[in-house]
Amino acid sequence: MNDWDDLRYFLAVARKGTISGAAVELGVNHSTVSRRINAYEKKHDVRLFERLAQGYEMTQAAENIYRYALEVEERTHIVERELFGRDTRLQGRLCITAYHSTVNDLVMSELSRFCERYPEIDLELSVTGDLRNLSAREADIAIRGTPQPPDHLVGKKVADIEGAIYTSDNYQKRQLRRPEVILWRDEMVLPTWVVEHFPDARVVLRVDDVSTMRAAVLGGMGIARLPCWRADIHPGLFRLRLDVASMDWGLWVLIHADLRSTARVRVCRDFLIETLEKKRDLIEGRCSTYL
Amino acid sequence: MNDWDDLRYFLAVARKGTISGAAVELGVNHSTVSRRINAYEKKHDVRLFERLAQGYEMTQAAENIYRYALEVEERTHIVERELFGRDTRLQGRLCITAYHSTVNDLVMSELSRFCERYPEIDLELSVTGDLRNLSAREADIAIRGTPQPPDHLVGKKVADIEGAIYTSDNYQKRQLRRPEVILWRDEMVLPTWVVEHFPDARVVLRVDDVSTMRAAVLGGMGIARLPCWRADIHPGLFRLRLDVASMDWGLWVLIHADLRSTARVRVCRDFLIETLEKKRDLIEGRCSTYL
DNA sequence: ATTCATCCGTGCATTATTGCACAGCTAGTT
DNA sequence: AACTAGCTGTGCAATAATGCACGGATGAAT
Repeated sequence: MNDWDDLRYFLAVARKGTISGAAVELGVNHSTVSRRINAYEKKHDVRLFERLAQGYEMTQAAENIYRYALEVEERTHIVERELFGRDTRLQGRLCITAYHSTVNDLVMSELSRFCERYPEIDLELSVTGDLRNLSAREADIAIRGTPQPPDHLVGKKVADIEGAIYTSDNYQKRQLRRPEVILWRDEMVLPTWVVEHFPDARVVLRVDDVSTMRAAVLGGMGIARLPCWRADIHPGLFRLRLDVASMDWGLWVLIHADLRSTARVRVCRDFLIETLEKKRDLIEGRCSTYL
Repeated sequence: MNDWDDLRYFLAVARKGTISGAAVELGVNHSTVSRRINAYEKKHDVRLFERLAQGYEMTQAAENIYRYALEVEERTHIVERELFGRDTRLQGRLCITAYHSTVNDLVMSELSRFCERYPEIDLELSVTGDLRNLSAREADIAIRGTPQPPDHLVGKKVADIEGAIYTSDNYQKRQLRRPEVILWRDEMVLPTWVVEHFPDARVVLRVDDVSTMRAAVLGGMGIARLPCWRADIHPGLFRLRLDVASMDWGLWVLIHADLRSTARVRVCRDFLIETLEKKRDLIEGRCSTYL
């Protein structure tokens, strides 16, 4: 008993021109599509498609109903979006993805308040650096540093990420005649801040993780440019009073465009925005300790 | 895999307010409806109906999609009508319903030409007096005498049915001093034509079938008002030159509104109209033999 | 309090649908 | 002519959907 779905199968074949193509679009076996179209035609005693070697071609009868099938599809899409985005219950799984440091240092202490407030939300944290798992709906909310998020993610920039040059007690103790710097692995050419402020610097280390970079500075191996909030929350790191060009990066709280009406996603997003906005001074470098 | 049909089940429950009512409308078991709604809600993780003792009540989410579901239904109805009415093949079963005399005396001799012209149409004749079998799609075409056909049947009035008063040789031979008339069983009060033309008449017989009435006149039992075509095709019946009020009845060729695009129904209807229009003079009483 | 009508939910058997695997056809390429 | 890719159709087994029958819940009537 599949009356309206018959039309869905019809539309797929009409659109794709082949049984095989329609099967791919519908996510079923091609034999299923073949049988459904044949049954539909038999039920109405009408020929919808001419069977050609290259596939199926619409008859006049098929062309007459095609636009109505498209209109049906349009409305079922609206229905799907309404249903999908309107889970009003504050319960169920919810996954936040962010760098571990963002999780650990910026929001973890507040997440317990969130869990107390919404005990039926099963919170998950996914520590990763990319946005693919948000796009693929493997996570619901992402906290990211980025100049500009992709279009299919929506959200709010809660702060500008400020960066500065940091040193440590351990480095100062070394009283080096020639400054030693720590760079990113992909910085093969000396970055501007080194050229401008330490033209005779020696590149002592290249790393690919900001916490590694911070640890290296803390250990006295060299000086480095760090995000202020990553540095300022750690005793023993001191900001040097040197001008550095702005990073143009923002800290964003992002969700997938389709989920913005889901209640638990919304309350969690709002909670994270509130939490992070309270730390705006830290993130924007106004809490630095200077040497 | 019933995506669009999920919506169909939703709409039925939303409209009817109960699982049982929706089941009747959909033509399935109530348990099927119950499962389909539950599966639909689970698939979208949304509550569409509050379960009450008296039935199912739409939630806000359900109300949000209800109008889209109605729009889908409207379009699927259009599609159904397009498909159902567009059977372009001149083959298959086709049933004509009419009074036996209409069949036998007016069209039977021509039907053989129809069958020769369309050998793949399986013609059936259903002799009955009412229109219910046409409404119920038990017949495809009806030939009927009626003042006005019901709205769901469409067709053409091929002739006005004229009636007149008839006598016979056998009756004239009786040379009665007092005229004897034959009436319909439900004519308890003398009809106008008797009051006006035979005020001293004796009601000799009441019948409920026009062929019985004609046979009684032929046999000399009395005079009666007969449809002209029923009388004029029979030797031995003579029309009296007496004014009689018009019957206001037409002879109609009728089909169900939904079928008017089906090719074989159309060609048969056209054939019957052509056949009956050729006998318009007979039906409208212009072929009478007068005493 | 009891009875009745109506409604919904579910275990199990039945039926329908679907996928898999295979074969055949056609058009294009070599 | 032979081969290949892409397509469709179908027998059979597996899976999903449905109907039947039953039981429980609720509200109305008595």
